Amino acid sequence: MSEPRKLEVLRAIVEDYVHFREPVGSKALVERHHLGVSSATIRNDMALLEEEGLIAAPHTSAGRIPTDKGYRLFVDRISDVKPLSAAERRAIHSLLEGPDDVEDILERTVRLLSQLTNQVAVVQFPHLSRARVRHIEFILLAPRRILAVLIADSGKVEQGVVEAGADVTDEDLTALRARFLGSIAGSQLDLLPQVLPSVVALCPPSLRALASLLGHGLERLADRSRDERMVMAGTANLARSNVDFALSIGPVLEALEEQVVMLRLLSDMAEDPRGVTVSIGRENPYDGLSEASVVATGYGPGSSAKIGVLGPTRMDYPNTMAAVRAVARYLSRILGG
Amino acid sequence: MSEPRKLEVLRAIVEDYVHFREPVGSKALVERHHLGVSSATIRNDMALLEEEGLIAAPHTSAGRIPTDKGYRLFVDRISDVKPLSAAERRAIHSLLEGPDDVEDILERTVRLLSQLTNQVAVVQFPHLSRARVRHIEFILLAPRRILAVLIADSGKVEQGVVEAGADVTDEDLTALRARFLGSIAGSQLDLLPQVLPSVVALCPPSLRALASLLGHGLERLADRSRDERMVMAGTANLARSNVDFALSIGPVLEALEEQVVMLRLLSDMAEDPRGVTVSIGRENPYDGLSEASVVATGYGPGSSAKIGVLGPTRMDYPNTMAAVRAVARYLSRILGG
DNA sequence: GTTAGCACTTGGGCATGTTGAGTGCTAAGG
DNA sequence: CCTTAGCACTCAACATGCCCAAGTGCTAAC
Repeated sequence: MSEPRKLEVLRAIVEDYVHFREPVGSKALVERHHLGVSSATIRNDMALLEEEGLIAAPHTSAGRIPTDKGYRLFVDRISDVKPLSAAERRAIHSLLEGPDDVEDILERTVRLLSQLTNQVAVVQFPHLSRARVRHIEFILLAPRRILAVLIADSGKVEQGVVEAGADVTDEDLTALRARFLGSIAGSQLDLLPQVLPSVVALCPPSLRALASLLGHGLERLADRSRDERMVMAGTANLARSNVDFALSIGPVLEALEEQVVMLRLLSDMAEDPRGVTVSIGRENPYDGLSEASVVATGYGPGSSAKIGVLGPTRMDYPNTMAAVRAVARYLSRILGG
Repeated sequence: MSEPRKLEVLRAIVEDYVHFREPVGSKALVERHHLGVSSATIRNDMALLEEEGLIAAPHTSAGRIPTDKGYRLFVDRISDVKPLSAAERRAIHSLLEGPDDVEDILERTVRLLSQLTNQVAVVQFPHLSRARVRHIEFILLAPRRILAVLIADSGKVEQGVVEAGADVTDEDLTALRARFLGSIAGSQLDLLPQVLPSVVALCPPSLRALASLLGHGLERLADRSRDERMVMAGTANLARSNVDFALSIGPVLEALEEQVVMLRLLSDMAEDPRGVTVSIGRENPYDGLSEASVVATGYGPGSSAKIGVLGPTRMDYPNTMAAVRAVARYLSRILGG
């Protein structure tokens, strides 16, 4: 009994199952891979693999399919991250041409990633903690409604409405804008909560209440841009996937719509030294994703924001991982990570 | 043979089919509705309805289901738009509390609408043609990259990057900002293309090239906000729907992802005097939606932007129409339509 | 114009039989 | 100790045949 061969068998099972989408048996295995032994031997190996919980048989006389644990071993120890094809490289380079603001870039990126992988792609907006304030703007929409706009040097724009307790004049706003801007222009966004109170304190009493409201408004904007938003593409790929997976699409779509869930999931995925992190089936904290896997990695400054792909547990991990990694790297380059 | 009863039968068929999701037969019909005649009579009526192409039988010995044409007649001539329940009214009022910027409001609105109808809800961003320029901002991201921000008095913020041909200084931008702002503040967005060239022409020659680039950038922003964006919610409801519809989910998801398709579809739906427009099954211009219906209506100033719901042909039209209409009205009120 | 009655069609459910893929085990061979 | 051939066994998938219930269309009577 050779340990290496056992792993080889597991690899073959995973690969064939991903490819043919049906349980794979010992005979088919020896035919399709040159393992140098007979099917009987494979059967013995398979029995052991099953004992260890790496593969399972849906019913007595069917082939085996990998378990979550099997995929995990496959991903961790067996698979190599395949290099991308030339065509794929070209797609990445060309589709990300034509720079525009962050939003545009991210949108094109997920679209690209979902096409490369034939799966759902998700990207988290970059954390702005390290970004600095470039500009703020207060705009009077109605006597008591103020639109606050915060522009970061990364090119990201956040906006939100602040309700004032009393009528406000344009002059007040202009004055406050100057005060705020003077003090916080160039500050890191995540330091705002420490800087803003002193600005408010220095305001003339008549403006202080308003200044405080606006200050909180700005904090909220800075905070919102931390990790609250995401973009996705390729939902239609879920339906194409496979029938049995298609039946369980509901929960997955729900998870995707609950951006909070996805954002938590992405954030919680520890950074893997090898570059991409994989979360398989029931490893996912969210129940609706128990038959799905997520392949993700960080990008941008400090790899703080995440980009990833979501698909059925039975996915082509090597290729998916390669695509995610390549796209993330390229994205980092564009955004000046 | 009474014409009114025939319509009554059609109504009953539509209602029962929507309710029980299976073909409805003559016997079940007389049991569930007090039509005052026997099943044999109903059968005669049904034969006629079938002749007219309003209903069809999936196979010889099954009940009948409405055709697209049947639904159409139902929607046009038979159904009343049901008033919303008190609970639904309350939901609308409460969920749209807490005003914020347009984006926030629309997001909460689609979410609400999708929950009310258990379907996919879609909303088109308001046209900004009538909106006016409140503010513009040019921000230097890199020596040759400028972020242009256009803020409309509706509270909408559009941003985009302009690439300059040569290095640009902050002073140039400040000067140009003042020039542009002086000339176009308060102008209607759709008049920008007429106003901007004269501003450019009045610039000193050294700035003219840059001014022209920025001018086009602003036009692009104004144009983009015309109708290019939409928000949706409730995709997960597609999966819940029904098995046979679930199988054809793929094309529908594709349509939803191709925002262009959806936007065209919404824009093309003529305004109906009764308040809501319905597009049923194959009436839809897009093939992937041949088993889906769209219920939509305009909202906001001039009812120019659209909000609607998308679901299987077999949907509860009266309730859906009521929900769409109510939400649209409320939305118009909030946005000051 | 309506209705009761009836013959007819047909998909769905069920019991039964058959097939083939795939397994586990055992005994023999390196 | 590992490998392998051989074989008995299991079981989903498919096919076949049968019956039933639902539903229809038609006809003749009211």
